[in-house]
Amino acid sequence: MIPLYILGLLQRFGPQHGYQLKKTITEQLSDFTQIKLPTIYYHLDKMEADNLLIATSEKPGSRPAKRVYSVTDKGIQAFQEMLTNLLEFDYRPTFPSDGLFYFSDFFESNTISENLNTYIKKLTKIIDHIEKHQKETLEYVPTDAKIMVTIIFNHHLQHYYAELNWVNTSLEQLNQKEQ
Amino acid sequence: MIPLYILGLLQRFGPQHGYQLKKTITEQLSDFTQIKLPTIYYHLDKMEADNLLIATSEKPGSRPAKRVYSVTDKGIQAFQEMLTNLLEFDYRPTFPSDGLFYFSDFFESNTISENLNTYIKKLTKIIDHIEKHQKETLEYVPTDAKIMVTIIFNHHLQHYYAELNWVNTSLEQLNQKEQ
DNA sequence: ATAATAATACTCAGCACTGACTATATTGTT
DNA sequence: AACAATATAGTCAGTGCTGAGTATTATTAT
Repeated sequence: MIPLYILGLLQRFGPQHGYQLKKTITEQLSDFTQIKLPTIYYHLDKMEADNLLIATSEKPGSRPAKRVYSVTDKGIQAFQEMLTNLLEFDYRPTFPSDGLFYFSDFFESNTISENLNTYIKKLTKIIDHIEKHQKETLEYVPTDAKIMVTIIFNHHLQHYYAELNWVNTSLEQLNQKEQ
Repeated sequence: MIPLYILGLLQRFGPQHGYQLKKTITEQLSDFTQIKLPTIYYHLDKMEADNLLIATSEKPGSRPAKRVYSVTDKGIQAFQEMLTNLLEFDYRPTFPSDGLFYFSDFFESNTISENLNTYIKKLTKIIDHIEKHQKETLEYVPTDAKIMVTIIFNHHLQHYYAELNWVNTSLEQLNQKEQ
């Protein structure tokens, strides 16, 4: 995913260096990806070696030298290819909590119920945050981009709703068992 | 996650070697994790070095030697700790398709709609498979484990339903735009 | 004026994971 | 009996990722 984002953002917002790119990604995509700085540098190096990017070393008066990257023709081509491959995307989630329930016989049972309650609070907080962020984003985004923004936000929201729904029904089932 | 599963399964089903463990995991957890053989060997080696497991090298008459692993006291302790840490589980999904929609202006728009339709078919197939598998599993599982099995299956199903729901509404939105 | 803090820009060692490969044993086929 | 196919059991090199660390410049507090 990261190479796609780097190539796309460099095309959309022009040549940038690593640190700046990290800020752009945080601004634009913080709700949907958690990309770390060293990971960005890793891919910038790799993509430069693969000739998808070229770097111009800028050494302005004061600051430490920075390497500013732009997309090459080969990079544009690779980007298009990545997008095309994405058309066949898949969904196969893995939930760490599966392990918890699968091995719940190694556990006192009401411990789980207690923690599910705090989990519900966490979830509602995140949902609130995303809903707010969606509203804000839709205000400043150009009209023709609104549908895509809505689709992306809805994707995450739908799954958070599903998660919340699942915890609630699971909690009920566990409580019924208790009696 | 993998160390947790290895420690748990070795406790539940007794000492095993790598290949056998892979088969056990496939049988028990194939719908919920996709763990590769080399990954299992990696963790077995590591956990043996950490004294969570001990290996007894079995060299029966014919077959190539196998290393059979059992859980040590330290391993049991580590397992309990992992379970406890799992109580504070989180949910932060990332969807590759986000990139597709985020950069959809680099694309002819009806290409996406077409692919969403085949994606819907893929999803309904998987949902069908999981629902069937759930029924089968609930038949042979002991009564007191039924709730946990239901919870795990529901978790995945809820999210697949959410995914399907999301594609359908997104497709509608894209079609409305087309006109 | 000076020290502390934050921002900028990047490097590196080490971990988790897995595709591709190796090697032997067993079973099935003709 | 000979050969292929499959099952068993594992190794290894290479990729992706990131916590922790380095080094310089800018800002703010005192």
